[in-house]
Amino acid sequence: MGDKNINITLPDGSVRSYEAGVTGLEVADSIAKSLAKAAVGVKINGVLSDLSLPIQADAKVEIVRRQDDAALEMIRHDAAHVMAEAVQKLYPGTQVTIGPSIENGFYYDFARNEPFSTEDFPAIEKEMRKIIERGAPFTREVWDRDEAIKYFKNKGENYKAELIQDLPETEEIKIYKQGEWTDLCRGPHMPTTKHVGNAFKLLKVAGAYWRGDSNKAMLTRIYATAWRDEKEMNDYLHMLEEAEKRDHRKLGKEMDLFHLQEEAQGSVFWHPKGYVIYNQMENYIRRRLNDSGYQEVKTPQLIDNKLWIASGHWGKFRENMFVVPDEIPSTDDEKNIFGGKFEKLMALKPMNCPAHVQIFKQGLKSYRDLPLRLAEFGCCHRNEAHGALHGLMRVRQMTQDDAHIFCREDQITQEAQAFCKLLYAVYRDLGFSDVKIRLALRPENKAGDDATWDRAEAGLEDALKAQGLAYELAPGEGAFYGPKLEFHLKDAIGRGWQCGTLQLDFVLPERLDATYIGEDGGRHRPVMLHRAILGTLERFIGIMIENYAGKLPLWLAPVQCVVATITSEADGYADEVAGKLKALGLRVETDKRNEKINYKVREHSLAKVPVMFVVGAREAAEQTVAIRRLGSQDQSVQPLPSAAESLAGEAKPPY
RNA sequence: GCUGCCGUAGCUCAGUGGUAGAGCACCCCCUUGGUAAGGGGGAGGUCGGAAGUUCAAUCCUUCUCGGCAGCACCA
Repeated sequence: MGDKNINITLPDGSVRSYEAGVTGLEVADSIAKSLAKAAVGVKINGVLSDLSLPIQADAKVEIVRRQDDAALEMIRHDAAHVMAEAVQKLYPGTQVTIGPSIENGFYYDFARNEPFSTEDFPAIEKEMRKIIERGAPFTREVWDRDEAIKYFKNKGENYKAELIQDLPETEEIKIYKQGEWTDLCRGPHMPTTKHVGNAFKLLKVAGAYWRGDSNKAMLTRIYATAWRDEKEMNDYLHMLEEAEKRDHRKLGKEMDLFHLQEEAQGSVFWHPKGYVIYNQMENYIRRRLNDSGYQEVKTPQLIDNKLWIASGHWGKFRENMFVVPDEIPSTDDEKNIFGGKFEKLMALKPMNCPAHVQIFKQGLKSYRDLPLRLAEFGCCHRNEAHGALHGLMRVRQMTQDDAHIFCREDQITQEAQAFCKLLYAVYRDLGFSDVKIRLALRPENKAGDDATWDRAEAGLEDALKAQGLAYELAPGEGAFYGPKLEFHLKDAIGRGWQCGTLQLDFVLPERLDATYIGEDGGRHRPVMLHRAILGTLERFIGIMIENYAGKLPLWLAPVQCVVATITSEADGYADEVAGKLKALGLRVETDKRNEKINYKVREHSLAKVPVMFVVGAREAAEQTVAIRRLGSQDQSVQPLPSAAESLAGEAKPPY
């Protein structure tokens, strides 16, 4: 190298000429010494790389300084290496495996007979600080594959050796060293360990399968967070605390909304207050669906496995189903409860679709009947793994805001479009404006021919384009029966949740033999669209609780107003006020306890009651109420009739 | 399901190889107080369950059930 010149385009658009083989550091140095000093990496044509990597061809080059966003990934990845070195120093015999940077931090998976505990963290962090302080440079080498395998095997690093073995033949075996410590790594790294800085913290230990495969060994994973400076890290740690405060399981208990208990693992006991929210949500969606051309149905819980065999669920979904023999259980304690022949099996429905097809199939359907939109607040049971259960977010008995649209292929785009519109309107009403869409395309293992898939994918994509909705493609992630749209919403503290979905299905109508009579008088196959907006009521309510930190909008609040007395003289008037509010359809409670108003205010504030009407002798005499809103110290005194009317107006659901 | 941690009063938690404690909540009494905890008293637990070690187990051991975190799976 050396005799050829290349053009480097900088972020400001300027183009400079360098000898081929120039490094990012040299480019930085040629721009400004200070830039070279601040540089930790370089983006070459958008790809983050080592500063020392020779650039051989024309490229767009962007120097990454430690304070740049792009440096976070390097800080975290380097910190992972530093942690691995520290762990191997402190706990000899521990094998290193992989340790990537992730959102907000990094982790490293170790193989060690004895697991780590959080009590090991201070020692590991201390050792990490030493390694960082030492500031050994990260150096990059390319090794011969067999030599590398031999090297790691000799060191007893069998997982690393396996990784190298499985790297594609075309891939270089890159080794990074930081002082004495050596690791197989794809890179890139910053110049020295010193650049990691001090803003890192080990957070938790957890098990993780080698290569994410539940049949393989369980490793110990250490999670940590790392940032450019302490302030950034503290902001993140505060966010974690905030998330913990908003935990719907905690709030659900505090607000007396629901509970779970071991006799019904994964199924919710809704308390009166929680069920108010549930019913409000369900009724809201019901009104939305009614006005959008859906017809509500209700289908059986227990269905013969014949239908599940026909639908394909028996084959593909059985391990997630609750199966029951259709047999009278024996009451004789000496005998088995069931005879053991299981000639006839039933299953609790895990999905509503096959049942909806049964309704579609009753009587002859004409093309004039399409699109036929059947909605159901379908109560489904899924036999979820115990370890997967999580409050309201992951349950075994769930109620979907489910519907199936039976239509012709040429109606897909318009139906998809109408659905997106409805979904956005609902999310907006419920307080979510940040929604991301993924279009999941055909997987390798799929039913139906390519021409059909072409039309199906185009149908969904056209619907998105027609509405100017941004989306991301997810190749290979579609269901075997058709492509789908996934809607991910972002909550108040930035976490994403997949809720809505729209799935095209060409397979089920075929398997269950659904047909309609077309204009030509012949039988045709309808296309089926599976769709949900909330996903499940349980989970969505969990998301709502966390999004609003329990302070639900007035129309959803279990108790919308508490009428609290200052002295017992106002008891009669408090009842009068509550009666008036109730008559206007509000959910009201009175608090006439022998307690001071401070105490009552505090208690109802903690219970997240949105509005309090405080009444004493004065209000009783003047027929007014002193209004106090959750989260505000202000009070305003208003005549009862106008206060009640305006609160009732405010409490109307958004639709 | 897998790995790790945890399981004491309704809730949040302390504690010890010699059969348990706080705060809040609950009940009673005093207090009628103007916007985030007025005072006093009382009741409440076979320390998740089973087995073992021990003179003695809530504490140590094993098993089991459940919870939590992560993994795998997923709405």
